[in-house]
Amino acid sequence: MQSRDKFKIISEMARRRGFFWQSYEIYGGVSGFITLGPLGSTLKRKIEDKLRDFFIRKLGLFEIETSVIMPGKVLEASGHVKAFQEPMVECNKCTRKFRADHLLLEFAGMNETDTEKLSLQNLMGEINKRGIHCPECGGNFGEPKRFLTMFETTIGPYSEAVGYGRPEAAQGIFVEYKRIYECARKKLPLGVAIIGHALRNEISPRQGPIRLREFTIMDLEFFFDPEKPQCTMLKEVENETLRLLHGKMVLKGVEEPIEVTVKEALSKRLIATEWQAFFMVLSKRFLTELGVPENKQRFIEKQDWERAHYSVQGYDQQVYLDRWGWVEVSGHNYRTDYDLKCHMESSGVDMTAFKEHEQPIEKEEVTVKPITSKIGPAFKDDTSKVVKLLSTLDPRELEVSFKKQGFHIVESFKILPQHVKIVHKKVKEKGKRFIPHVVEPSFGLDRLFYVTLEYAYKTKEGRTLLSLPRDLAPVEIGVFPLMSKDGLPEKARQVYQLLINSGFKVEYDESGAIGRRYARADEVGTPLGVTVDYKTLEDDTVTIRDRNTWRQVRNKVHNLPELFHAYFSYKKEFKELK
RNA sequence: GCGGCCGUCGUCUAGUUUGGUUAGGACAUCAGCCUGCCACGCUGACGACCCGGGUUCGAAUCCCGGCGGCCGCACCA
Repeated sequence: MQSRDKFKIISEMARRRGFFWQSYEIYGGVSGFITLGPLGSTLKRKIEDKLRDFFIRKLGLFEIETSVIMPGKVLEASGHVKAFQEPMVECNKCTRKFRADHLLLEFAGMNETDTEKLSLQNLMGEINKRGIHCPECGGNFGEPKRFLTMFETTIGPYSEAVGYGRPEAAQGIFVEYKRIYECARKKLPLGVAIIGHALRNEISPRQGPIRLREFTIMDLEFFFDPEKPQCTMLKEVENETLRLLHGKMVLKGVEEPIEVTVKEALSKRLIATEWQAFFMVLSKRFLTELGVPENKQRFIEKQDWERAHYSVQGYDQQVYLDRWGWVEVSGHNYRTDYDLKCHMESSGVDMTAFKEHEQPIEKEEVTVKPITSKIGPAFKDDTSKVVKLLSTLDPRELEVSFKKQGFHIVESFKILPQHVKIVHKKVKEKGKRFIPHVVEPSFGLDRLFYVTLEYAYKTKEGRTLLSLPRDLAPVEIGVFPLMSKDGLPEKARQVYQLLINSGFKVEYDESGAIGRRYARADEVGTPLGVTVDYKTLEDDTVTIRDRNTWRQVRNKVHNLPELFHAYFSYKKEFKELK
C-alpha cells in the first residue's frame, strides 16, 4: 500500500477546500459518518440532480420521498430483520469472532436451509454436538449472539413499537406502491425512485465516503408485467456494449470482462431481463458523464450466495479506484415479485395489477347452490356443516359423481342431486390479475461523489486541477481583476454582479497575484475564469480562461451571460466563446 | 470487535528514544507593500501537541482508559 495514494491526497484536499471530512471532529470523530462541506454539498446535489435528470425526468418516471424510520413490521415483512442480523460466536480462548451459521456450513456440512431455521440456542447445540472448535486456535465457543446491523429504535418515547432506520430506500416504494400505481393511472411499466438517506450500522466502516453508516442512495424500482418483459426502449441501447464479468467467469477467476452488445448479452441470457440491461447501459453512460472512462467500469455478476435475499439475478456496476481497486457504485437486481408479495401477505392488501386479455376468454363457470329447504329436513343438525362443505366442493366433481352413481359422498354425508342446484353459466373473463415484477438499479450517491472527485483529480505543472464535468462544478465562474488597483476591482465587481444576476454560481477573488487565484480556482474545479484587465476599461472586453487548457479567449462583457449558458449546457465549447 | 502500528497549527511535518527554554519549519490563509495573466518577492499576523485520568517539582514525550486513523482477521445482505 502506497503511503500517499489518491484517496489520501483527495481526502486532504477535500478537508482543506471544503468538499468532505469526517463528522463530529471536535468530539474526536465518529467513523461511518461524513460531513459535506460548502463545495461538497453542492457537488453532491448536482450529481443527484443529474441522476434525477438521467433516470427519472428523461424516462418519465416518478420520484417520491418517504421516511427514514420504518415500523418493524415493514422490515420484518420484507425479510430485512432476518437478513440483517447474523449469529456470531466468540472463541473463549482467542476471542476471534465467527458467523455461527458459517461454521456449521463449513465444518458440519449443513446447508443453508438447515442453518436458517436454527435459533440461537439450537445453533449453540449444533456446534457443541458436532464438536466444532475455533478454526484458528481450537478453543471452545461462548454463547452465540445476534448482531443486528440495522439501527433500531422505538417509535414514540414510551412506546414498545420497534422501528428501524431503513437499510435501503426501496421499501418505501413497495409499501406505497398501491397509491403510486393509482397515481400512474394503473399503467405498467411503472418506474418509481427515491433519493434519500439510508442507514446501516456497519461493524467497521473505514473507507471514508465509500462505506458509511448513513448514506444517500437512489433506489429505482421498475415494475413491469412479467409476461410482457420487453423493454420499449431497447432499440436505443441494443448495439451498445457492456463490459461484463458474468457469474461463470467470476467462478473461473477470470479478471478481464468480456465486451458484449446488449443484444448478445440478452440472447445469451447473460442478463435475465431486458429492462435490467437497459438500466445497465444507462448507468454506464451516467458514470461516463461523471468522468469515468469506460475501461475503468465493469459489471460483475453476483453469485447465488452473494446476492441479497430478494434478488434472483444481480450485477454490480464497479468503478476502478486507486486505493481499493474495483468498487461497487450501483447494483442491478432482479427482485421479481418478491417485495410486493411479502407486503401483500403481511398486510393483507391486494397489490396486484389487472390486465385485460386481448380477446375476452369465454369460460363456463359451474357453481353449486345448496337447496336448504331440502337439505334441512335431510341432515337436521348437520345442515350448516353440509352447506359449508358444499361450498368447498369442486362442482364438476360433484356433477361427475351424480352422473356415475347418483350421489356424492362428502365426509360421511350422502349428497343427492335434489339437495343442490348445479348452475352452468357462460362468463367472459376479461383479464387477469398478477403481481408486477421489479428490476432495480440502485446507486450509492456518496460513492458517485467520491468517484467523481477521484476521476477529476489531475495535476498540471505541479498544481492540482479538478477537471470536474462543467455541469457538476460547484463554482462555475471565477471573476478576477488583473490588479487590485486602478479601478479594476470595481469593474470586476460589476461583472461579478452581472453573472450572479444571470443565475451562475460565481466567486470573486482579488487576493494575491493573478496566477495564485487561477490556481485556487483550478483546485476546486471552477471551469471558467473571467479576468478584468486594463483593456476592459477601454472596450468592455474580458478574457475568459479555460480551466483544463489554461487557454484564454476574449469577448464583450454583455455577451457573457448568453455564452456561458450555452457553455454550461454543453451547447458551446470553450473555443466558441470568442 | 480483536491484534499490530499510529494521532503535533487548515495541510504536510520536526521534536517523543533519554520528561525540562517561548513546541520549530514548509505550504496554505489574512493584512500591507510589490505585481500588466498562471501558486513571484518582501514584511507582518493568525494558527497545533486527539480527549480524559494517572505518575512527576515538571508530560507532546512515560502509564491507563476513551475516541479516531492505517494494516491484518471478521463483516459489507
